[in-house]
Amino acid sequence: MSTLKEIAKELDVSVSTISRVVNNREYVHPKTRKKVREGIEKFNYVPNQVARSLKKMATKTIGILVPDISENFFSQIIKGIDDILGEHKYSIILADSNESAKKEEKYLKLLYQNRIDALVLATVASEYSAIDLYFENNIPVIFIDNIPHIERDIDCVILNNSKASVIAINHLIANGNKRIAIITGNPKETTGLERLEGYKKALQQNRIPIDRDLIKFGNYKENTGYSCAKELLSNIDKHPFTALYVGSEKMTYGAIKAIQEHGLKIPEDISIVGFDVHDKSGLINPGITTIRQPEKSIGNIVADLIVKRIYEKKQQRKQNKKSVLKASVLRQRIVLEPILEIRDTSK
Amino acid sequence: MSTLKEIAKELDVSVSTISRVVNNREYVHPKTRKKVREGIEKFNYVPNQVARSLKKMATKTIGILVPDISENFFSQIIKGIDDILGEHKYSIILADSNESAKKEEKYLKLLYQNRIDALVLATVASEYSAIDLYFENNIPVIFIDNIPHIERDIDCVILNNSKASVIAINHLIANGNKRIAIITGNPKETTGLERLEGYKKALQQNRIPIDRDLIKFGNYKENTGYSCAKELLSNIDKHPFTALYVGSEKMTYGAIKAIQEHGLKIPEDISIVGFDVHDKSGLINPGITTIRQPEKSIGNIVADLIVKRIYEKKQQRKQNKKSVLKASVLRQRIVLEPILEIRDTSK
DNA sequence: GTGAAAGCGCTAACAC
DNA sequence: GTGTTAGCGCTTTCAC
Repeated sequence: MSTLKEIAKELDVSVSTISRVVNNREYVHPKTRKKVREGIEKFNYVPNQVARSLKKMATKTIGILVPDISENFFSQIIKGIDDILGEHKYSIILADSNESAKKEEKYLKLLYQNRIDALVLATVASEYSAIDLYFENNIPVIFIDNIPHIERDIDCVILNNSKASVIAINHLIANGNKRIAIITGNPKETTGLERLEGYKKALQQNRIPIDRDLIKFGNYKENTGYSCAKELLSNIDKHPFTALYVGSEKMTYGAIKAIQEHGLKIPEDISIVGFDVHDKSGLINPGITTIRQPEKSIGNIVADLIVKRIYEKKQQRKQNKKSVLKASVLRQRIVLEPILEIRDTSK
Repeated sequence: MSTLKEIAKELDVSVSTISRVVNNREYVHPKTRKKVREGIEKFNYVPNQVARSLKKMATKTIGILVPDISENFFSQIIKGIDDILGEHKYSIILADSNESAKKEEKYLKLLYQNRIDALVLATVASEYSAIDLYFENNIPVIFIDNIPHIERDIDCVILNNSKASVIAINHLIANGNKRIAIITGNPKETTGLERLEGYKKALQQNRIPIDRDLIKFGNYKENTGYSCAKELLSNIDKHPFTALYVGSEKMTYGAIKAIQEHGLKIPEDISIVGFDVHDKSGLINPGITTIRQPEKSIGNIVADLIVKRIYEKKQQRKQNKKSVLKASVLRQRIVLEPILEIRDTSK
């Protein structure tokens, strides 16, 4: 394991000269530069990022904390982030909260301890404390998917959830459906709430009365999609419906199973529009009509925003040194457009 | 942002005392300990891992480098690793090589620069150079999935790929199939080669002649599964087969599509056994019989092995200080048992 | 039981 | 164009 000091001694130059070469700084004689380059090659020198980080008060590392990396939605976003940040030589520290607010809290602290330069967070918590560490210490946080209920300006890159529902419901209405049920997420989370609001809005715009008995709340997992659909089906005589809009991938699968078990045909008896359904196999039959999010774009946009925020912070530090007033930073709420993928389950 | 020094000044004790409290060392007066604890709380002190890492020459960080985190196989392994290493307060630096040897090389260097304590690698490369950095500097590397062709003792946690094939083929034979085709991966990679060898072995044990025209090589992606199956089908008159064994999830999907397009029924005309097929939806019909790997266990075992290797290294360092001979470390090759999940595509 | 101080590997300000 | 050195925040040895 070689260090600057060792190489300096070996080549009979100072550490600062080598540092200059390594970091491509000017003011190094071409001859010296060449000699140093060869030395670095020879001794297989790789700079120690830990030492650099300590000195520069920046780690070239960002944290990503999501509820479940095995969900396609999140893994695609991570790939989108990695694509761009990898180019900038940033590393990603990944943490999986496993849908647990407690674990989220734990990882928030661990990531802070690692002094990440920025955090990307898909939160599952409803109360917040560890996140304050980031705000207090001016570490950029970008929220994705779900945004927290805190009175504070935040950066986020999210879907226009309300519009997603409007598109889904209008599609169903255009195909002749008038009685449309919904299974959405917890309305305490922004995703669940906004998707419900879009549903109501679309119905109202089409002068279709809202039937409270056609609205069910699940927790994004398959079993609640199944049980909510069961409930709807058990009341189908009193509260009939010909279409069902489901607010997550797993709940969609659960709902489809419930409908099939109930002996109804999709889409002949019930049309379905799902959310975030990724059929990697392309073999699910009938193909599921679904709202999709542009995950790769989300990731890319998040990464660009991170780069921007970190750059601003650097500028700010320089300014502070010259004791100029701190520029106030405008947080951004970036809202992306949903995509409707029409397949066989809607007519 | 508070540091030991600042808190020390504030509480009128020395930095070493605070360090002792933070790290739960002995020899601190209970009264002092209490005072310091309160100060830490009050100032929201969180130790700086970067400084710690520099001092301790260990970062409490491990690298995971895989070809594609959006593949269920890898994301489940990562979760399995995280489950255990999170408990040990290790953080995971994740990198996605996107199936590119060049990117793998780049990330190998970036991870080394971060001075990770250990590396988990699912390699896609056939030539190696950056990995030597790890061996030369005695950084534990655990290989998963695919193992490299290097003459060196390595740690790895892999599937018994040959046995997986034997199980798959025996299952097909037991169901009356005698003419069995295979689409496997690149035989230059251990996974592709071993799966092929198991196939041949099972046929020989059952006294079924090997027909070279029933053996095709893909690259794990869907389109090669499709095209290999097409080739097999175009020769089905001269080289008939009633069953097909496919060596990856995506190739399985491709092959099924080719067979369906050809107008043949699964399993009536052709039985299928796939590999690593994860049907999260549970809606693929007919359900695909497949070989599965115990991903969570792989992750857990990898994590345990990492903890062990890092511990040994620490011991070794202590020993070296007392100038005792370095104990040679035995590398481990841990081979796990495949699982056969029987569904509808095989009979 | 507590404090002072060296030093981990690097960058950057300053001196020459 | 190059070298010297302070110091980033921490742990740990040694002295008291």
